[in-house]
Amino acid sequence: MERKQIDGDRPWQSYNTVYTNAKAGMEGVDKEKVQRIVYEMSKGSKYFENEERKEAIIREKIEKMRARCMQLTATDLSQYQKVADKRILELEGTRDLSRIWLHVDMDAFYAAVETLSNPLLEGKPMAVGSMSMISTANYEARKYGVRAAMPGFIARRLCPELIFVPTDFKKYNYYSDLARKVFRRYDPNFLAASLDEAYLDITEVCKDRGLTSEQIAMDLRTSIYEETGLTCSAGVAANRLLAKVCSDINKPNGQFILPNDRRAIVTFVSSLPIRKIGGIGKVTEHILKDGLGINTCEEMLQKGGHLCALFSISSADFFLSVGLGLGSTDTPQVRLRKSISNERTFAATAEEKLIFQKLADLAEMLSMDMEKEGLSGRTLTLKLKTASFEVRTRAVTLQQYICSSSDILQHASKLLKAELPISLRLIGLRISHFNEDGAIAGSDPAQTPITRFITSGDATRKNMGDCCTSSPDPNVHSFMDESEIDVFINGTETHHQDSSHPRVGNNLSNMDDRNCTSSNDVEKSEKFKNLSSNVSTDQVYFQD
DNA sequence: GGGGGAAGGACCC
DNA sequence: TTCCAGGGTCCTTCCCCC
Repeated sequence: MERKQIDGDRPWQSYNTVYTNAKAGMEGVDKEKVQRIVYEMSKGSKYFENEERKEAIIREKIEKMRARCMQLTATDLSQYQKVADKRILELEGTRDLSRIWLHVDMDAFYAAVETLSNPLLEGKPMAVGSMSMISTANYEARKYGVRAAMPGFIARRLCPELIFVPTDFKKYNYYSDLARKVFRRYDPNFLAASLDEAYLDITEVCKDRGLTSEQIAMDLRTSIYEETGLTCSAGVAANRLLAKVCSDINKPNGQFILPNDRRAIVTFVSSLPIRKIGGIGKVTEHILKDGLGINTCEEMLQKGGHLCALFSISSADFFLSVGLGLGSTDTPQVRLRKSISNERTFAATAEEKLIFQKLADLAEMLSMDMEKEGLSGRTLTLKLKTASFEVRTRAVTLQQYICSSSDILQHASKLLKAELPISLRLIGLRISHFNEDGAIAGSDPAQTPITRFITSGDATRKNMGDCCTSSPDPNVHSFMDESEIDVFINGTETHHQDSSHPRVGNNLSNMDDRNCTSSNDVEKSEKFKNLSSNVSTDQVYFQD
């Protein structure tokens, strides 16, 4: 195999898992040693084989992209460059330097909370989670390469003295509430991104108190520490995307202020590795690096012509926006959640009786959650993960809205029977297409409330390249794109960005809004907090 | 050609 | 010894129907 030759005697170097990239607190880690151990413990497993399969698919995509690049003539490229230049000018015209955003991120939140309640953990390497998966690790553990989203058994190999503490969401919610009370004093409409993260528009509070953003950030962090006993890090910038990047710079217990100045922003962004940007994950990084040689945000602009040639409008727009250091500056509007789901992993089995029992349990759990939220929906999606880690989804859209466990189980069973025989390690159920009127289950969806039609979205999505002679291969950009920001966390409605923004309605640049919940919604969520299964002890969030 | 549904995937915490 | 989560969002492609 050609790949084996490339890898030589260090095959682990090409096994890139989600936890081999640098994170706060992992600067001094012997990366090669961690990579080797992770590789050796994973090698030969079903999980590993599946990762290799996925990796091969991405490599193939990259090869196709390269081939497509080679086919571009000088004329094509010149045309695409003009498209990019025009778009860059338009995007630059949308730059808004009038707002000051602060992103606050609690340091190793779950681990810090556990240490507060058990001071004996102080100074010892510790991870919150289980032997199968950990959700966060304290900074002592990170020195060994242990981090969120890593299986516990690998973490223990990296750090044999690692202490495991089970998750306790009651505790995390309690401390999250304390922190949010502080946030509210600086921005009553702050956006909660998760239990331990929030975005605050501090423009007004800076004016009112006659303080700089740096002083406000310091003041807020001091208040958080005084009222919770926990440290946090903050980033301040002209938009949320940059504020999020900034909060990571001096983590833990630090802050970084990027002035609301175009030149400062462009300089800051120019050398920034693309992976630092929210919305650019492992796959996109791989594709941009290996497909186009893009490593930094600045190179997004330099390769603008290529980006416009190879990606959808919304993706290209996002990449160019990143290159310019643009991001959302508005406070998004409220939107409702779109789906509700439950899934469970178990020891792989092909025993049908067992599988159907698990399905029944899930249907029961989902129905209870829906009842608590007063939801009914008409699209049921069954998610299966086979013993070899292959994920399948099977969906059905019904004539009637359902919410009872018997209805859910009846339709889910039909979907599952069609897949038998099968060996599974996970089953999940999701309900979407909610009855927005709150009408009772069983009502006729043909009487759709008008609100259903008041949604944004760019239905006429086309490639920027459509204006050019060589139309891009649609397969090449199938892996990208993100868009509106409506997310639901812990039973709370969320916000989305107004698509009247000069940028295309749907694009990746809204990434920094992902998972945001307004503080008003937070109050509503408190009512559900102890009821919702979303905060059950089974739930795991990763943090860094 | 547009809309809706189904399936698969990327990404976030 | 244990052997890789769970709850969300949105995008793209494909297919069918009108």
